[in-house]
Amino acid sequence: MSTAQEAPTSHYVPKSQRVLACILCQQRKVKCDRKFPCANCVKSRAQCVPATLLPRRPRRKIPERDLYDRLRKYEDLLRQNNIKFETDDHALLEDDRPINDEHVNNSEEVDEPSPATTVKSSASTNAKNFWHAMRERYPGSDNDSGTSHEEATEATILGAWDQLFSNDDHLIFGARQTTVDLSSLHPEPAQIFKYWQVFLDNVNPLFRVVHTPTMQARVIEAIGDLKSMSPAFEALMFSIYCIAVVSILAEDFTAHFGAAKLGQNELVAKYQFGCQQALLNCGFLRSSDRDCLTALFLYLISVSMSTDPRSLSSMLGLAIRIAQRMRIDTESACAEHGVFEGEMRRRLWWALVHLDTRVGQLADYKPQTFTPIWDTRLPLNVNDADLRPDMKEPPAVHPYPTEAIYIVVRGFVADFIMNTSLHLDFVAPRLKPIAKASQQSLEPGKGELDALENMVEEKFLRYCSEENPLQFLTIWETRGFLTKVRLLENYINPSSLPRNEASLDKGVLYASQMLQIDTRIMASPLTKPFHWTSPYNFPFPAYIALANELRRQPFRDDAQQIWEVMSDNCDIRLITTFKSKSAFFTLFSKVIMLAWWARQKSGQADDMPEPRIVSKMKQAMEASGEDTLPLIEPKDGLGLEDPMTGFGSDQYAQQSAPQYPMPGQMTFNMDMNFGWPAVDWGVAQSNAWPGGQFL
DNA sequence: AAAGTCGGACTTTCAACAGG
DNA sequence: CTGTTGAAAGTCCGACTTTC
Repeated sequence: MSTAQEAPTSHYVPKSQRVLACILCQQRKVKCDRKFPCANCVKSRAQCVPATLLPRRPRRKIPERDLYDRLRKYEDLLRQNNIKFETDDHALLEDDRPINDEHVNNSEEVDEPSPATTVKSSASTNAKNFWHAMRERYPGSDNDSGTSHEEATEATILGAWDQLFSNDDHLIFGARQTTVDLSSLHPEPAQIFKYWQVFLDNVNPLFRVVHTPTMQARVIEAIGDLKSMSPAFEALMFSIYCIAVVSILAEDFTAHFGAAKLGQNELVAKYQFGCQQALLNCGFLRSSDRDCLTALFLYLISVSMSTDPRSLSSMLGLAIRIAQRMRIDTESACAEHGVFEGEMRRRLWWALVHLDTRVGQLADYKPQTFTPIWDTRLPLNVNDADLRPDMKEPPAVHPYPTEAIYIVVRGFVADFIMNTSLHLDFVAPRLKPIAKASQQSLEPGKGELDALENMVEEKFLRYCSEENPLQFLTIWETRGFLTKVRLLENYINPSSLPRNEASLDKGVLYASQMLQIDTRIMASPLTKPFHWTSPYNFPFPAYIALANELRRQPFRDDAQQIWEVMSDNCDIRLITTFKSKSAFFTLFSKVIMLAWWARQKSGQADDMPEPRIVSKMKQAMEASGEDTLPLIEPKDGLGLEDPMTGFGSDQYAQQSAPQYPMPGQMTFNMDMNFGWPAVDWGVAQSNAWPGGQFL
């Protein structure tokens, strides 16, 4: 055994710092020199993946009663065969089983968490179960114990469905292609480790729907025999390949995978096809397997960047419905599955809610998932190493940031927003009575946001380190999100009426802050692993707010600063967000060009150099053959007065800005003729509160 | 012949327990 | 608290198979 060295991986730091043989050496059962990369991996040009220590299972205890039963059985066998033996009759002949010995007979089941000890179901919040109700209505209808009878009845019915509807999986992904040998679609073992590592680096920190230590063990086991993994696990593996490839930035792809036979897009398509087939294999529409739903979730994220948000939202509805059938939206149902499984279910539910909400915003749909009609509690602030499949007691929650800090803070913020009257006024006013009472006493809007901001800073962010990539992301994404909420609240909250210069200046302040925070996140090398999600977080509302203000007051004192802030952000965003000529880019560039055009056409002397963002827009538009002039030219001067201010009545604005029955009549003063279906300015278009826009 | 696979003996670790 | 126990986790030898 080698001496302890520093653990080489940052994902999962076990208590012990011992260094294990790398995964490939473990797999090959050969000596590993424990350098990373190790000699064997260097020799075979394989990706050297450090192994992580598996959480130790507690020793299996065979219940006393079971031991006695077995002993009796063997003694009987000895007697039957006339073999003499000595026995402590006193101990064995008496049936001295403890009165309260409720151990199950099957010793294999001893390690299973006992629902009775782990469930603290709240009667008031627990939805009734039909089978349970039947049992209560007609007691004594059988000799079986209550729960098992209900389960048996339920299982019988479900089994009957299985037989009645043998194959309905083609509903979504088409018919299962029986000619496809899925095992041939898996990557090479060394590549599988690579994808796994990429997944751990780029994806899992943001969702934590995969438990690293147990999954790693399963991955190693599966690689040994790709043909015999369970269908649900195979779907999960494929979804990990999908999302891993998607999460690698295009410019890094060659560095990761060399000159592969297939390009990145082809590779994604291959694994997405494999994932679809694997999902069909496990009957994902009717499955209640968490691996299966996790696979569907990761698959949907992997297609999200290349799918119309409306289609994606529909597919997510499917996933949400499956999750609801599995009752992972119900705390007591999660708790029934024990500490480990329950926690993983909570993480999955929250991940689904976040994605559904975000995609719903893009698709101009208000998902009901982002309302307090379910009660799955927040994920715990614990490391994966603290969670073990066999644990009976919940792990101690850390006061300091753990691997789960991102999902914990995101969940905390979402949970708060979901219960604010500001949010419920927009999405479901009738739910206000069931929202958390503690938040109802706060003043809608500002009071609520102040309280949230203070709590988040006090409870989480002040413990986070800017040196740690995930914690850095957590700090700034949370602050950025809260600034975004303030920006939008500033425009839509009726209480801030009448609009005046002060409120508009606040809008400019919030929008500038939002862009600066986004620039900070995007510019930091620490967040690079997570840049693949950046298109989702494009600070479009900030650009719109600033551009509108610059159109209204092209020569305001801080105009140059505002252009600078936008240019700084654009320097980074232009590369990371806009891949090519797209409808979104067209829209975005028009917004910016209109603002610049307003200044140019004013006739005032202007010594401010052309902002970088404008130069870049022009270059990009010229390169794609687009006209750099605004699409619609105002007839009489410029649309300087913004309808959301209530100042003046600009002909251009009145003609082009759509009328929405909004609090504060908030519309952004820009023409809406760019053909962009339902963009992230949800506020302007859909009367939606953007609380959930926090992927 | 070199490289890869894997049965299984062996070592290490550490939770659980016993005893002071 | 310390020492002991023993199950589980981890290691890797060496026989065997596959590949080039």
